[in-house]
Amino acid sequence: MTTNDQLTPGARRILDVASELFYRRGIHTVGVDTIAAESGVTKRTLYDRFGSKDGLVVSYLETRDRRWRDMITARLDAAQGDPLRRVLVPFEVMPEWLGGSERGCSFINAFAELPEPEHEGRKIIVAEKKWLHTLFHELLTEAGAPDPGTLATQLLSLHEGAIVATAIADAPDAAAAVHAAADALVTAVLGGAGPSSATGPT
Amino acid sequence: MTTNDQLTPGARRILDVASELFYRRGIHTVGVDTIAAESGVTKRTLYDRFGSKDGLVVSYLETRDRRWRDMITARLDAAQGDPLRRVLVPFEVMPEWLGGSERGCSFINAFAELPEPEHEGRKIIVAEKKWLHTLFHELLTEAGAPDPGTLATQLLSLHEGAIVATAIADAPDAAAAVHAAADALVTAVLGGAGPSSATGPT
DNA sequence: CGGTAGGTATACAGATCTGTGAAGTCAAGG
DNA sequence: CCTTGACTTCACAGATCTGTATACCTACCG
Repeated sequence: MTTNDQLTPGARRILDVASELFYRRGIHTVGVDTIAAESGVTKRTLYDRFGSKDGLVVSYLETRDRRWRDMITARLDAAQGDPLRRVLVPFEVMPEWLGGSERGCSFINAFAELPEPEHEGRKIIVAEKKWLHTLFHELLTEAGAPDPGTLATQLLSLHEGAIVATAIADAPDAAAAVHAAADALVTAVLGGAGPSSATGPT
Repeated sequence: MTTNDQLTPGARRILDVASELFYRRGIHTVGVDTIAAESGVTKRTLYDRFGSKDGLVVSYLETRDRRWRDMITARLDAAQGDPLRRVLVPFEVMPEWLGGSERGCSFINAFAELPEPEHEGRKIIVAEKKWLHTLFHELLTEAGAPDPGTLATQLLSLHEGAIVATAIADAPDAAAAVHAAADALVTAVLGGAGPSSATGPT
């Protein structure tokens, strides 16, 4: 595991610049010379801190993964006790997370650029999507949904698809639309009521 | 417009090999030398036929777009008269279209690799997604759905998301799951009955 | 005061990549 | 017969990309 905390000032700037450039212009089209220059840093420093371009790519994906999970878990904690809203948290934060970026999901994009199965970055990408899938599954199970596996896959697909639709098909309403669809699917199964475990609904 | 019909034998092989390699290993990671060698053709021939690597990329996307639309329209014609099934055609063909590939959607992947807005290939990608969006919209309008715009975006998101979920989150049930979800969403609105144009609904 | 961490400056190796130039082969067709 | 189209051979230009080597600077810290 790479820590990514307590980076030196130079490394911090490198990672920030690289994250921006990798996301906006793609990993392969951005060279280390560009990153170093844009960070006001020597290429030597970049290699001293991150070892290689791949190392920097991995750090890029790790920090984005961390930010994503932190955001979701924070919102989940804030929605304690309401299983229906908790399942929909990833849909609620979508507009904020996307922020009108036009470049879609950094993980999906990086997946397209890293076809080698052994690549460390790929494992982070796969883990990120599986994490969301598992999260849906767990929340649905807690809420007492009948077929949490299928519903989790449906929610994951809605979520990822909305990001794609927003970026490529130029559908700015996608986030709101899939939020409504997810709500409809979940409500149809949970009956629009509360949890089935301990506390009574209504 | 490039024709892509009546290619010379060499060009045909080049395009076939390039399509396979671009899809499986990404556009940037595959060089023209590799494509030429794998096609049993000289680099000179490649440039004589396609002008540039970008030209080859555009041909790659064009043919895939063409195949995709042809497949869908053929199935649509075969399902005449049943609006509910017609709307779900893109979901029915998904397993067949994906064919257990593990690399997701060629258009989404290419979108990640072509960040320049002026790039000709990007326009093909955007047009492909918008085409599906519009198709959903039209079919839903024909079927008399109340809010075809929102529902079309939801269906598009489900569709794209399932491809992503299959490839990245390793969810082989995604195609079937989103098919069911799309069915549920459409049925909830169309009441599971026939067209509303001539014959009045319930 | 001396070592170490973080960084600068610069030059360069070595590989790879797109694209071109020039000349030649070979078969089909008018 | 001779032109044209499809393709080969092969060398090479020119750019770019990752990564390294060498030497130096400077602030902080024990």
